[in-house]
Amino acid sequence: MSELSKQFKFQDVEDKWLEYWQKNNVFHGAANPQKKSFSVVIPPPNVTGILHMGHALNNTLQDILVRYKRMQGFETCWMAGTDHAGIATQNVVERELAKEKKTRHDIGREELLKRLWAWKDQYGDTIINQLKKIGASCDWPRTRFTMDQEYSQAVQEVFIRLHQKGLIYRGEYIINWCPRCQTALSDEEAEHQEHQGNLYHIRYPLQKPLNGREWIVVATTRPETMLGDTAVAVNPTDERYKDLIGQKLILPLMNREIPIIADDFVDPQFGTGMVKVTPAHDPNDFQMGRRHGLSFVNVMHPDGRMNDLAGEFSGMDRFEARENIIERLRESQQLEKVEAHVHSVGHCYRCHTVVEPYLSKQWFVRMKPLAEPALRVVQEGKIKFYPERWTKVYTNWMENIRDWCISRQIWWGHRIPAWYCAEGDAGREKCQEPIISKDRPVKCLQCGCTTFRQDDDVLDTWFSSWLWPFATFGWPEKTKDLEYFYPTKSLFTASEIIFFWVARMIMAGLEFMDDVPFSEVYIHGTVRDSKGRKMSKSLGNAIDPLEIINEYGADALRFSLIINSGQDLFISKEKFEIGRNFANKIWNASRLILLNVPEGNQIIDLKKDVDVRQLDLPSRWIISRFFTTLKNVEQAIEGYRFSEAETLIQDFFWGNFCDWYLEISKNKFTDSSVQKVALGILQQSVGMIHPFMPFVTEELWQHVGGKDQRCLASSSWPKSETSLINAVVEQDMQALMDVVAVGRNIKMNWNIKLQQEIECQFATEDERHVKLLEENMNMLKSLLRINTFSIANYFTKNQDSAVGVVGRIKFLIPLGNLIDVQKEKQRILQDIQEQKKHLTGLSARLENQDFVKKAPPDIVEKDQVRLKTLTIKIKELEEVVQNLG
RNA sequence: GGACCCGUAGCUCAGUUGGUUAGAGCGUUUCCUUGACAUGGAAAAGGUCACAAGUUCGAGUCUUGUCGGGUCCACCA
Repeated sequence: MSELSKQFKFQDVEDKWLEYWQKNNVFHGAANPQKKSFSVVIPPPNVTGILHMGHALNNTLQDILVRYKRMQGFETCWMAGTDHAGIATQNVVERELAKEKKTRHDIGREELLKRLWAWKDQYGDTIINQLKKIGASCDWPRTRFTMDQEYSQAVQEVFIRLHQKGLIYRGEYIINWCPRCQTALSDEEAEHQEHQGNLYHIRYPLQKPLNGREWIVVATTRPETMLGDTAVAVNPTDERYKDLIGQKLILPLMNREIPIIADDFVDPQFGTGMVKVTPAHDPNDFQMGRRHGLSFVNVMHPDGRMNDLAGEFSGMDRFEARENIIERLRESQQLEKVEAHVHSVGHCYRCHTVVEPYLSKQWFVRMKPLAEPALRVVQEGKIKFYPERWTKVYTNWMENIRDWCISRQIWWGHRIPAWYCAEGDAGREKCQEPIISKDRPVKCLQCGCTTFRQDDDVLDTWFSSWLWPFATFGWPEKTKDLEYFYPTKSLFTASEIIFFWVARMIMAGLEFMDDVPFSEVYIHGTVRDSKGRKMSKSLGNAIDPLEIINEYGADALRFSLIINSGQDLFISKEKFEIGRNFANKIWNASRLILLNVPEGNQIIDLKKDVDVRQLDLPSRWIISRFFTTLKNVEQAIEGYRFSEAETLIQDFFWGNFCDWYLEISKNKFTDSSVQKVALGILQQSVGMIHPFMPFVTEELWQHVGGKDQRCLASSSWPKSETSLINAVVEQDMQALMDVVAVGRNIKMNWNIKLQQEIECQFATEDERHVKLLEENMNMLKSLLRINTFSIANYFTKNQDSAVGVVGRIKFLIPLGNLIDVQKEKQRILQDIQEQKKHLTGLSARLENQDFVKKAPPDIVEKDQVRLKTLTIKIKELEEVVQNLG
C-alpha cells in the first residue's frame, strides 16, 4: 500500500479532485425516472460578487446536503448560476467610465450595454470559479445567468401574463428614489437606519390674523420639502385648531397661498399637531393630496438638486438647500425652534445614499393576490422554515404586503416589454396606454401608426430572480428536467433575503408552476468578526475564504465554518485550525492503519465480513459506536443541524476511534479481525465524513477504499446497521475506560510516569465485573501499563496504596514509599465528603412523599438505585480510609 | 409603536419533550517527543446557568417581570 506523508498536504490534492470530479461528470444530474430526484438551486451570487465568508457558509451547507443525498442514491441536481444584479453591476461599469471622465449619457445606452456585457464576459465567472474551490458540487455545466436568452424569455413571459391578469399596472406614485443611482427602488431596497436628526419648528403666517393668531407652527425633519407644500393639515377633532380649518397661509420663502385642511391622518400629539403637506415628496402627504385634490409640486431634480420650482434655492443640492432654508428662516424670525429628533432614514441598499420619497411614474405588481396562496402554503406546512421562528417573520411580511415597484431607470437588465406609439407620445389621448408585447408592435390599433418606442426602463433584478427555481430548468417550455426536478427540496439563505427572494419565489412558483418551489427553507446566520461586527470590505475586518483555503485548506474552511455555526458566527482566523487539525487527524489515523494492514483490501462489510460474536470487547464497542454515530449523524443532517452532525463525527472519530480503539489496537494488528474492524470502520467513516470534508476523504478513499472503486463522491453512503448497536457493550467498555482514566489520574497525582509499569489489585462483588476485568486485562495492561494484577473480594489492610473507584469496581495501586498516607487519606476524605453531599440531597428527595407519589416510577426507581450505589461507595471509601490506618 | 433572538467555564458555543453530581472545543496549568499524528498524547483547574418572583415533587430548560446585548418590521410630520 502506498505511503502517506506525515501530514495531510491539502495543496497536493484539492485541484486534482476538482478536476477529476469535473471530468467525470460526477455532479451532473438529469431526468432519470428510475431514480428519485433531489434538487437544490443555488442562491445566484451577483456577477459582480467576490467570494466572502457568507458565500462560503451558504454553499458549504448546501454542499453537505447535496453530497449526502447524492451518496444516498438520489438523482441529484444542484443548479448553479449568477444574477445580473442590475444596479450593482451598472455601478461597477459606470465607475470605470468615470475614470475616463464620462457618464453613461455620454456614450449612450447601446455602448454602455456593450461595455456591461464585455465586463460580464471578462469577470462574470470569478465567483463561480471561487465557489468551485470550496468544493461545491454544483451541476456546473448547467450554470445559468439571469440574462441568458432563454431566461429573458421567461422574464418577459411572466411580465406579460401578470399584466394580462391585471396584476401589473403603471402609475404615478411616491416611490423610493436613489438620487445617486437615479432610479426607483422597491420598499425592500430602501434600508432604514436610525438617524439623529432635527425637528424644525417653522412659522407659517396666516393670510389674515385670526383670534389674535398671526401664524401657526409646523414641525418637519426635511425643511427643504416645504418649497413644495400645497397645504397644512390638522386633525378635525383637534380643538386647538378647529377655527383655522379652511383658512389660508402664506408659505414662507415662496410666498404662495396654501390652505389649512382637516385630515384624520394627523396625530394631534406629535409635534405641534399641524403638518405641512408636500404631496410630491412624502407618501402620507401624497395620500392627503389625493383626498383633498391638492396640487403636486415636485421641487427636486432626479439627482437630488432643487429644481426651478424651488425659487431662489434652485440648483442647490437637497442638503445644501436644507441648510440655506434654515438660515433664511432664522434670519426672518420664522424658525421657532430646532429640536433633536431621532428618526429612521432610508438608504439605497446599493450605494447607501439617502433615498428620497419621490413622485414618479413607475410599474408595479399588485401583490395581495399573489401573497394569499403563498401565505397559505406556509401555514399549511407545505413549506417549512428552519429554524422555525422565521415563519413568523415571513407571515408578518406577507400579511402586510404592499405593491412592488418593479421598474428601474437603469439600462442593465430586462427591458420592460411595453411600447408607446408615436401618436401617444405626441399627446393623443387614446394612445396613452402602452402595448405590452415581447416584440415591437406592427401597428397601433387605436391610431394605426407604425412608429413605436419601447419603454426605457428595465425590471428590478429580483423580478428575474423570483423565477429562478423553474426558469433555470427551461420554463415556460415543459422540459423533462423541469418536470423531474421541480419542485426543488431545500433552499439555503440568510435572513436578509427572505423578503427579497424567498417570499417572492414562493409567490412565483405557485402562480406559474402551480406548486411550491421548495419545501424547506434553511435560514443561516451572518458571519461576523470576533467582535461581532459584520464582515465587510470597508471595515477591513473581512477574512477572505480563499486566503483560508490557501493556508488551511478547503476542508478546514468548510468544517470550521459549520462547527462554529450557531445563530450568527463569530469568526477569527485561528478558528480554522479546528478543521485543519481534524483533517490531519483523519489522515494520520489512516496512515497508522495502512502501515499495519496488508495491501489489496476490499470494502469491508462490518455485518457480513466480520463475526461480531468472535470479536473482543473494544472491537464490538467501536462497531456499536460507529453505527450509533451514523444514525445520529443522519438524523442531524435531515434536521438541518449540521454543526451537531460535525460534533458527533468528531467525537466519534477522534474521541472513540483514535483515542481508544486505535490506541488499544496498535499492538494487535497481527490479529486479522482487528485489521478488518479497523479498516472497516475507517472506510465507513471516510464515507460518513465526505459531505463535510470532501477533499481529504476522497484522497484517502483511494488508499483505503480497495481496488477498482468509484470515486467517493459517487459512491454510496454507509449502510446503517442498527442491529450492531449494543448498549451493554458500550457500557462495559465505558467502565473499563473509566478504570484507565482513574488509574492515570492516580499516576499523575503521585508523579508516576505514564509508561511506568504498576501492580494492581481489583475488587468487585459482581461476578460479571470479574469476568469483564479478566477478559480485558490485556487492554488495561497496555493502556495503564499494569504489570501484575490480582482480583480479590476484599482488600487487606494496606499502608502504601492509592485507591480508585469506578462504579462497583474498586482497585488499588501499591505505591511503596512514594505514597504520603496522610495526603491520600485527606484526598479520600474529601471525596467522601463530596459524595455525602450528594447522598444527603438524594435521600432528602426520596424521603419527600410528594416526590415518591408524584414523580414517574422509573425516575423514583433510578434514584433509589443511585442511593444504594452511593451508600455502598461511601461505605467502601470509609473502609479504605480505615485500612490506611 | 410592533415582533423576534440572545445572556451557561477566561473565549466560542452544546444542553432534545422539565428528571443523576450541567458538557465540548479553544485558552490556562502540569507532565510526555514510546515510529499514525506536537496540526499530537495524558491529567488538572475553571460555572450562584444575567437577576428576581412564580408554576412544579423537581427549573439551565416552562411563565411573568427587571437588567444587559443584538436583529427585523412600521405611513416615527
